Amino acid sequence: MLQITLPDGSKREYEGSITVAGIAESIGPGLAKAALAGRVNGALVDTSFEVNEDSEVALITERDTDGVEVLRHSCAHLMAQAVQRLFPKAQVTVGPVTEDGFFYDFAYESTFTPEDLQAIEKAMGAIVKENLVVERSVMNRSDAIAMFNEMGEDYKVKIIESIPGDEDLSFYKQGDFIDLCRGPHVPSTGKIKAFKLTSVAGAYWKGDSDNDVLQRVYGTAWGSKADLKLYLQRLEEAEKRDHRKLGKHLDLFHFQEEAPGMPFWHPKGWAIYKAVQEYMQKVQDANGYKEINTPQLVDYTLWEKSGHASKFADEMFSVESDNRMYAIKPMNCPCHIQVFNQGLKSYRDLPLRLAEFGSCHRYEPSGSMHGLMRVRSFVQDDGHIFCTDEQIQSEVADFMDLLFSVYKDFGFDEVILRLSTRPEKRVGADELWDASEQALKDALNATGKHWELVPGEGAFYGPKIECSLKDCMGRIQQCGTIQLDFSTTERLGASYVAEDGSRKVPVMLHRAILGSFERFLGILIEHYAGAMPAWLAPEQAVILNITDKQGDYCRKTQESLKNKGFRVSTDLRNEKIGFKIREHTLQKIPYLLVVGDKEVESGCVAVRKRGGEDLGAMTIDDFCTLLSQDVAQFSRTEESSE
RNA sequence: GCUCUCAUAGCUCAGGCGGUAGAGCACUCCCUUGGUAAGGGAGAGGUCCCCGGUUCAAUUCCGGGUGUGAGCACCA
Repeated sequence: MLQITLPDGSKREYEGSITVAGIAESIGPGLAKAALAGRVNGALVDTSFEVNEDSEVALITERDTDGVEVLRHSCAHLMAQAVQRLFPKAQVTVGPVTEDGFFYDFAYESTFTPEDLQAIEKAMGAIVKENLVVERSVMNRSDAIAMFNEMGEDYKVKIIESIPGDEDLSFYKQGDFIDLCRGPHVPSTGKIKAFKLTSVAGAYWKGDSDNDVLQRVYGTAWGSKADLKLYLQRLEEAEKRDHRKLGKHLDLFHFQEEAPGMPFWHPKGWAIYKAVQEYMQKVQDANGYKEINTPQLVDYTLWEKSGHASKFADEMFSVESDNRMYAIKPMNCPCHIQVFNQGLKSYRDLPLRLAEFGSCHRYEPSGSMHGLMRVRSFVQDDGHIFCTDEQIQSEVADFMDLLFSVYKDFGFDEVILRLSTRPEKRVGADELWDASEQALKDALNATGKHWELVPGEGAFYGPKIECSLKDCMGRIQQCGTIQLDFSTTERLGASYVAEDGSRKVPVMLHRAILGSFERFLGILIEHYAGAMPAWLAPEQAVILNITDKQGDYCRKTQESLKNKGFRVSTDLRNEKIGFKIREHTLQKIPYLLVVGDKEVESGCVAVRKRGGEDLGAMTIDDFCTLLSQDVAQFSRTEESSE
């Protein structure tokens, strides 16, 4: 007798062994049809898996996250089969699941065109209709290598050769297609109902740029057609929110060939930029930071001393003048140490928190640039905290608190924290790394929030915490960081007089909350779809006249609102009110103030909110109060305002 | 940097298998002074990304560059 425990705790008994599919069958025909895979004692298996001891079994369907992943993985196989039917010379390599779908890399003599993609998709549909059974089998290494050699699948042979040990390998076969795979897979191709191929691009074999370029075909697959449709709608929504598109439409910034990767900020974009910067200045001032400013062009020898030249020479812009080599600064820290080094510092001066909105340039690889998100010229909300070893933990903790509060003000409630530890190429003794990694761990634990460990991803001079936020599309955006640096201060000769009169080297914490303003603005634009909250909106209100008669009143109203510090413009063009409302609504202005004879007589403005809501007529003072309140609450949502 | 794609009016985009191009919106002027998402008319606007080659002739074909986009690689 075999006892199976289902997830709801109920138990079932079977004679001898039984497959997962068999268990599903015994529960009901609906489940038997829906079962894509099973989970036996925690391990994901095929429905053909035979259970021969007492076990906990769960049936996986398209409604489980795991089920969708199995579906996507099987869809990758489905695509590979379709490709080999259409292009017999194409060699298969690897085809994993991604966040929203899957891809498969092919080695092929030419590239796939969009028409090819359509043909592949069609062939996939045909294979789904054939409803081929997906069979698992096991083979030993040498047989497997012989088989793939015979098939001319060189990459598969390489993959098998790279798998250590002598263990048997599992294979999945559907019709004329067989692939090396850990599985599990759906029981038959007919289970895959909702998929779409999305794009094709080159990708390196094994992700190494020294290797061959393969053809990577991306696709997405879902448990149901409805889910697929939702996903495609999400893609469309993301496209609408693209900050490059909105930047043009809302006249915020532009790029041009003469300055690749370096934005030209227009008045409206710069107004947002300034609003963000002024906010950060206030916040940092209130939290013990001293703002400074340092040169953009610094003699190359400083970068040699700091250690940056040896590691990042290719990514630095340099200038020769007067027989001297200068680098355009790629970061502010060496300059901040120069400020620290002026005058003798005592332990009483620590922690010293220096902040700078310094313009930096980095020669980013051409292919990596992406609108405002990855640029060659940028400004960070950069800061360096010089402190003693004992102060590290509280400084990091204070920083984390500040970061959470800033993110909330911008409307981001969810923060993802990751600790990156020592990389292979690094400076500094292992004991220093031990201590500093521990200090960051302690600070992270003190936040009470969940965090992840990312081994080997730290900077060459120290470990770091990376802070990402989730935007309204659920995308994760890395912004803030705090990095421990126990080397650069020493290299650049920083020291302070300790309590006992000895000279000690301060620790430096590199930190930024927003990251670069450019990137952060890109994130904000997409998060708000260009409809900036009042405190950030480049134009907070536009005053619209009905006829020429109200022109003077409108100008006076604008003047008095500007005097109160609001960003207000007028639209006195000889156009109908409906036309003006439409235009400024499309420009996503938070408040439209309509002025006709009635408003002039009563000293009012008729207020219309961006969403179309009519707040009716109110006095200028009342509108000032309304706008002030709106501005004062930043972007905090109900639950995040304290 | 690598693979592929693309580059035409201020914007969004058509077009031409070689004979210097078109729409909508925006812009300018005129009419209209109209109360909450497009009033009407007229006009102006282009080195078809840059440099070479082929050709009687290149915006179109070919080569090279630059930039954009999707990925990959990179990201102090």
